[in-house]
Amino acid sequence: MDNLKGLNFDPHVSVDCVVLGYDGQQLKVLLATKSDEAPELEYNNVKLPGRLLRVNEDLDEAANNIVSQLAGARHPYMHQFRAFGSPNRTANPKDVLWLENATKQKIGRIVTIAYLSLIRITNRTKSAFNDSPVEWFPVSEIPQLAFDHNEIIDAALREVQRLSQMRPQLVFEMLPPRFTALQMRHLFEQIQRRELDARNFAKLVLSKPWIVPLDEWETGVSHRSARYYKFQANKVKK
Amino acid sequence: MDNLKGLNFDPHVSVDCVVLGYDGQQLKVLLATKSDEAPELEYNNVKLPGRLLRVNEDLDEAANNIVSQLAGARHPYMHQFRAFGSPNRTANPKDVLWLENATKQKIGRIVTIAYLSLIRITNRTKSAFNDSPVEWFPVSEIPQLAFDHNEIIDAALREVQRLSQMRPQLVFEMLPPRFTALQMRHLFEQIQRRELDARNFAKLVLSKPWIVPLDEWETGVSHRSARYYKFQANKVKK
DNA sequence: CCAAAAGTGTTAAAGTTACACCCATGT
DNA sequence: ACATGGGTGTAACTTTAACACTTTTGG
Repeated sequence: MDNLKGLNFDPHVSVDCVVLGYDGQQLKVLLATKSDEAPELEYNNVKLPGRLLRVNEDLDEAANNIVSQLAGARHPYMHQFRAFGSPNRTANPKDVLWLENATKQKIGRIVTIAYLSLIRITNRTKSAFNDSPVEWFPVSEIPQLAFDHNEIIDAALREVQRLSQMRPQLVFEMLPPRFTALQMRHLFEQIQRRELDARNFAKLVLSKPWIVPLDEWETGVSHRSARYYKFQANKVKK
Repeated sequence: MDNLKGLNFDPHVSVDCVVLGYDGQQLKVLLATKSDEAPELEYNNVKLPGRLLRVNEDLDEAANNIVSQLAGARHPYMHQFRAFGSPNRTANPKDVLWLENATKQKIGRIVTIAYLSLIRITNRTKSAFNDSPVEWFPVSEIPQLAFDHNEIIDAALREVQRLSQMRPQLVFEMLPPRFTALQMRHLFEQIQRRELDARNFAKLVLSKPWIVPLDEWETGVSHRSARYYKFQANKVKK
């Protein structure tokens, strides 16, 4: 992590990002895996993308920096949802060692500000963050992570569940430029962890001005082909 | 602020608490006023109660510590609602000077974790915090505060507005042991910044199992006397 | 008896939930 | 022709919003 050396980092505050995406099948979260610099650490070698805050760097700025770097997009949707500061969160010496190795600083307890980001998975999504390879993991198969990152993801999943009810248009940040009604519904079902009635769901979202039906249909399926829709962000008001 | 000296404070992270209460008339917020140690500082001499985080202290623990000290109660309702970390928040040299004077540490940018707390105003509410006198200010008459504390209060007021819709029982943390329907409604009206229909409001809250009518009535008013109710926390489910 | 606030019910509109059949396509 | 998922409407119920008159009390 040479790009971390020599810069002015605050060794007490970090920003971690729960980046969610949808590949058309599953809700996924972007996780960084340990670089090979310290192969002696066998466990907890997967974590959320994040880093220490720079001196004079705003929280939103740091998060936007991290996520836009990963997403390959300028202004991905994100918002801060909670700070985590338990003294136990850096209790595992292996986690701390990894971080100290990477930052060349002595690390004590770190308060982290957690962000939720919803992005579209594209081939512009970068495959590395600060020299750690990153990978999409289905949220149903998240391994044990470093620090308290499992707890942070749990909180993020509750947050996106809440969002999907209060501001459903945000969920469409994760869908591709065109998508079928089934894809929409499957994504909402995974977020809300319950089955949704297809007719009621269609009524609800298709009545929104920001869901626009296209004159394009699925091809190559052995059943009636589904219509494509697009999301029109500028039709979302207030 | 001798009680701050000699302890191990993290000079990068603080906890600030927006403590709201209701005196039967107005929604109020508890603010600390500068002690007389530095009378040369003329402006921004009022701020939120809060302090730097101690090394190895949990965020919730720090906030609970601050508020229970002020409220004179063991477990006041509170929750973290947002972190503020703009590099500009400690831009005013007067604010920083005050803090450096109090902590005897060199202060740079501080990330603060903001908590919202809803308490009952009683005569057990302490009148000082870390040697600074504290005072209840009507939320409609908040002066210019130190740091970004006006912005933090604005965010807290939006948070309590949201809470009053989603978990109305929390609002009753601010009401006295017995209260009239009018008092309830006035409090909700101030939180939501709109008038509420008296009949609909009565229907809504009086139908809740945790609002219990008492056989006690207002006295000494020159009109029909109002019934008292109490809040029964153990009837709140889930 | 007057002034002031307390207390109380109905209706309309909007939103939510449950539920079943025919259609288009590929094999 | 069959298997697969696509697409569509209605009725019951629940929730929310609007709205006015009679009662009680003190002065």
